[in-house]
Amino acid sequence: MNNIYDCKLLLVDDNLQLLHMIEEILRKEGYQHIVTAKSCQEAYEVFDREELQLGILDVMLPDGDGFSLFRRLRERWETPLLFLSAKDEDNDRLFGLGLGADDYITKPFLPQELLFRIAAILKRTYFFGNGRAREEILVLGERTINFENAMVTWEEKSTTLTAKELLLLRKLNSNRGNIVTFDALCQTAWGDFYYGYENTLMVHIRRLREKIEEDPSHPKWLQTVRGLGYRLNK
Amino acid sequence: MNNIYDCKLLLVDDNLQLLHMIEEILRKEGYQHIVTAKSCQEAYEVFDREELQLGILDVMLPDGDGFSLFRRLRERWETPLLFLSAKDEDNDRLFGLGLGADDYITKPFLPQELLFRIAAILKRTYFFGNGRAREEILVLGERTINFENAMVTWEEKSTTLTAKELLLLRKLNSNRGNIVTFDALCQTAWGDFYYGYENTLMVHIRRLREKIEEDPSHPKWLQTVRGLGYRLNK
DNA sequence: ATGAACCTTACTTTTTCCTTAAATTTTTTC
DNA sequence: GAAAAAATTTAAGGAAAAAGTAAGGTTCAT
Repeated sequence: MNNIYDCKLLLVDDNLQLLHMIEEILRKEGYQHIVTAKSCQEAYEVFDREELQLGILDVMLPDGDGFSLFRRLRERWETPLLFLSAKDEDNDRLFGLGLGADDYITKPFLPQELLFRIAAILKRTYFFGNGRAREEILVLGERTINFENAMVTWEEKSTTLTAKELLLLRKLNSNRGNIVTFDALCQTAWGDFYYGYENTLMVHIRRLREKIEEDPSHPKWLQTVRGLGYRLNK
Repeated sequence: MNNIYDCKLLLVDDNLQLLHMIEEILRKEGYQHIVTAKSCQEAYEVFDREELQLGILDVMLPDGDGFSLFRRLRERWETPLLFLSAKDEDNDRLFGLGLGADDYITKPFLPQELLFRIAAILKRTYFFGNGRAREEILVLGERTINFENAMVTWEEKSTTLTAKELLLLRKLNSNRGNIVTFDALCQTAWGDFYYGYENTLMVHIRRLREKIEEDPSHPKWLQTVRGLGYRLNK
């Protein structure tokens, strides 16, 4: 599975018209695998048979309510489940969420909101790491800079950036492709009173180049723009 | 982390009254680690400093809106984020969810619903099996550290880690490969008022090295990254 | 050819971290 | 409940890395 649209969704509702409407909404959005069921029993069998990534349960069903279906399903699977209900009463919503539903959407709903909420759950369940920091990695040709651990790696070798070097490179990277003025760089490194650090900046840039460039004296990535500042090329 | 109440939550809101109300609700429910921030800037700094499991962002903030804060945070972290807003207009809700928020709750809200929705997200993110292998054993070359009983074993020999050593190693391990700042380490070891423990930290690190490294003075695993912090290498 | 902008290197200072030992607190044992 | 052991904290001198300084060199535009 490469993206949320590869997920297989189950739609449980006995209102055929609504069923088709939602199916259409999902299909238009790009979901490729949509299964439907019209009763609790059918829904349970589908779960048993197929490997689903998310279930959307109507609360009103011919052979029982969505809540009891929810409980039966959760006994065996941890698949995300969300409720769809015509009743917007607080008690029902609380009951549904209290059971452990991933969301509770009331009819009438905005199609877009349904899509966003489904996407949020799918991303959270199947595509995000566990809320940890994103890996911040910068690739400059042969070399790789990891902002998380300040390491520069190339051909098995590696060095680490110092605090100031990391700071400056971060700043440059956050404006990659654009010029960052001397003043801006000095400011990020030494705060508001940076007068007199111009030369120090140059030294740091030199050291950075020695770590990230193949030929520090003829930089390919961290280039100087005369009279203006430095630029980290794309 | 054994249950959702171990999760550390961040609450961002400039309305002090509301802030305290929500904090109270969360505390009463059993959440033990609640951090608050009153501005975007503050929120960002907290994220940088602490390891949070969920963020609740008010849409209206003194130094920017919750939406732009959301974007800044998501650039670096995948932590679940949900919006809290006074406006229940469809457009705002869609905008917030469209950004990728995990939920969007409008004021006034039912305290219980807020709790359920937070619980749903936390469970989904941290406690349901998304192939999240709970690592309780750490292997560093020849040595093996068992977090369950704090024992370090190698070549028939073994020692035990002290409480503080275990705590620090846990923290380092949960960010293995990345730098953990002094502040972050001190915070996990001594809580919010850790001023003055910097040197103590170093001593503990030394002791840890003596137990987990072959040559404590030339550490292979627990390395220091000058000016930034320590890193447990992969 | 000249001056301004920037580079480069070697050197000095500062900061950060290490390390050891002793003191204090906490926990365990008898 | 006192003594012993273990763990934690404090303190201080020392080492090493990073940051900063300075001075001569290079490049570029006019």
